[in-house]
Amino acid sequence: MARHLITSAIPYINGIKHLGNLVGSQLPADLFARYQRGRGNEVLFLCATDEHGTPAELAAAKAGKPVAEYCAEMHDVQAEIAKGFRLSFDHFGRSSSPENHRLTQHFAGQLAKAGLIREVIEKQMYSHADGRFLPDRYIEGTCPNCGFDSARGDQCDNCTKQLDPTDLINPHSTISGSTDLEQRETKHLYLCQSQMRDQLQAWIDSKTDWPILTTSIAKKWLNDGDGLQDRGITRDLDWGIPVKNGTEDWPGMEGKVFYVWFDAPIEYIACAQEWVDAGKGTDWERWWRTDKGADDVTYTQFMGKDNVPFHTLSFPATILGSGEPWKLVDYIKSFNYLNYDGGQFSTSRGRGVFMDQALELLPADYWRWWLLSHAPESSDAEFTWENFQTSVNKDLADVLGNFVSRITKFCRSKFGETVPQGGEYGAQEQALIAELTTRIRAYEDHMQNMEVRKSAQELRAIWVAGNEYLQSTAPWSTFKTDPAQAAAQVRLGLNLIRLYAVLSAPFIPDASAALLAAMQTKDDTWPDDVAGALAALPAGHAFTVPEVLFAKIADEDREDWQQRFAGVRT
RNA sequence: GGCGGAGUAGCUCAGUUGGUUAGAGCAGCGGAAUCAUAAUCCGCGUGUCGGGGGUUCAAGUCCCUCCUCCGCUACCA
Repeated sequence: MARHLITSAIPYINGIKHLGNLVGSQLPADLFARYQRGRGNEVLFLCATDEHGTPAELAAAKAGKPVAEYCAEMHDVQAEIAKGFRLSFDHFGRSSSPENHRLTQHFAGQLAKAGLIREVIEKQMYSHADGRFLPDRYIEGTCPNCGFDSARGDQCDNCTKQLDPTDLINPHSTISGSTDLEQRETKHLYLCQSQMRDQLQAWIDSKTDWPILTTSIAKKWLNDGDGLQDRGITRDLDWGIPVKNGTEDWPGMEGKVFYVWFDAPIEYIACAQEWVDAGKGTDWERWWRTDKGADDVTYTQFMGKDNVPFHTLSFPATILGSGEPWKLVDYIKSFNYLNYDGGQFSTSRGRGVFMDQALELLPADYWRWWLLSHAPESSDAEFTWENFQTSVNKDLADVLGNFVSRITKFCRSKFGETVPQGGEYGAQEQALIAELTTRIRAYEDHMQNMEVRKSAQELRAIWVAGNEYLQSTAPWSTFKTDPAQAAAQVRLGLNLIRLYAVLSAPFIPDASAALLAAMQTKDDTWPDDVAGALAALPAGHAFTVPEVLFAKIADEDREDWQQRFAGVRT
């Protein structure tokens, strides 16, 4: 039995995520996790909230709450929504957990021991009015190059020139608007990634099966300019993991915390510890330590393309640099962006559909199906309400839902709510079994390779095959001349429902569960043998006609939603 | 500016190492069927494969060049 460690990029804490965030990491990760479980493999699927950094502090301040309290609340909100989307995390952790504090400090200590940490005294902008150091992009002013008056301290959005906050004319804090800024010296720790460049390069070069999107981004950072640069891993903030050298204090670093991008990936590991500490598991090291059983684990990460540099370089540098036998990622599946109706989803501007709102409109399966069948794999993709409505109505209501309706209701009217007896499977049935076998093997290949759209396409074709079978055998017509033959056809149709439930579960878990319940079976074994799987429900087995599986989205609803979500989130 | 991704049917997208008349779903048109959520099934494609040039017996696919859109560009996360 294969063992799969699966992580989704951890969503940031400062608000509810939109559908673009969902389809970029959590949802495809869930698809893969559910599939691997369905195949009988052992899976540990982890996700968490990413809670540190300046935006979290500011969001908490805006909400008028202490940051720890704010994060705790938002974690629960995000956990609840994840549950609503049926994201099957084995544990949904927090990067602010005590486990992550200890582990992050441990890694820093190991890196220091290996000579991979150096102290750098640098100058940072301090805002007296805000009482804090400000990241460059939180300072705006007039661009010295083009005169644009809202240039950020790191780069001018207008002329794209790279800037330093001190270059700006009339610099001010974007938080308070204050111009009372001062350059202060401050000491920070840098991770000496440059020393590990060759090692990282060799590792990336060995990953010939990774998506081009993933490796090209990594190679760019490795080779751009002077090559991979050392990176600051500490910040002057209150909220975060206090800088320590293992369990010891770090002289000169009092009051400082680790940079959020240093501790966030380490949470992948700490999350496994949280999973054990929460009583859900007993041994996290067999998933993460290659000296303790993780050697035969396949580790897959899912993320949006903006996360790639940290997962291909910074985090591996941390792991390799520690000198300890931690599990490295085996495959990185990265996604492009989902756009919304001609523009970008925007958390700050409230544009698009957010996860909580989506669940208020429709059950999770609708969203899961559309998002996954349109996942932005090869390029950016676009959500439009028209496309959403037609896809969901056609695929889920007409092709799958109606198939279930027509066969169960026909059976009820002619044979009652019991799998009918009589007749035998003939040439047409064998042809269907052959087609399904071919298609299911193709579906498995696509799922294994995380080809999300192709998987959805194949699954849909499998649903269509059922309708084609019914259409060509026409049991309603057979029944008039040869009731026994009709019984055999209906028996096969009913068995198809169970088969579809099993195959479809990774995409639409609720509908799948409803189908199994209607067929009154708990048999959800994967159809390695299709003919066998289509005999799982024997003659005489009782079932019930399920409620309409997917109600259609009406034009009025679509128009209403289209208007409601066109503007700003209220 | 640099790097990367994308540009294929009205729409959303497939097209593996260059190889017979470039494909699928949706929409549209025609038909069959009447079990079913007015659902299903079958048939129907004259596309400058973004423009131009080149290599080749052969180019959507390889090379050059130009155009357009998107992302990243190291202190947002």
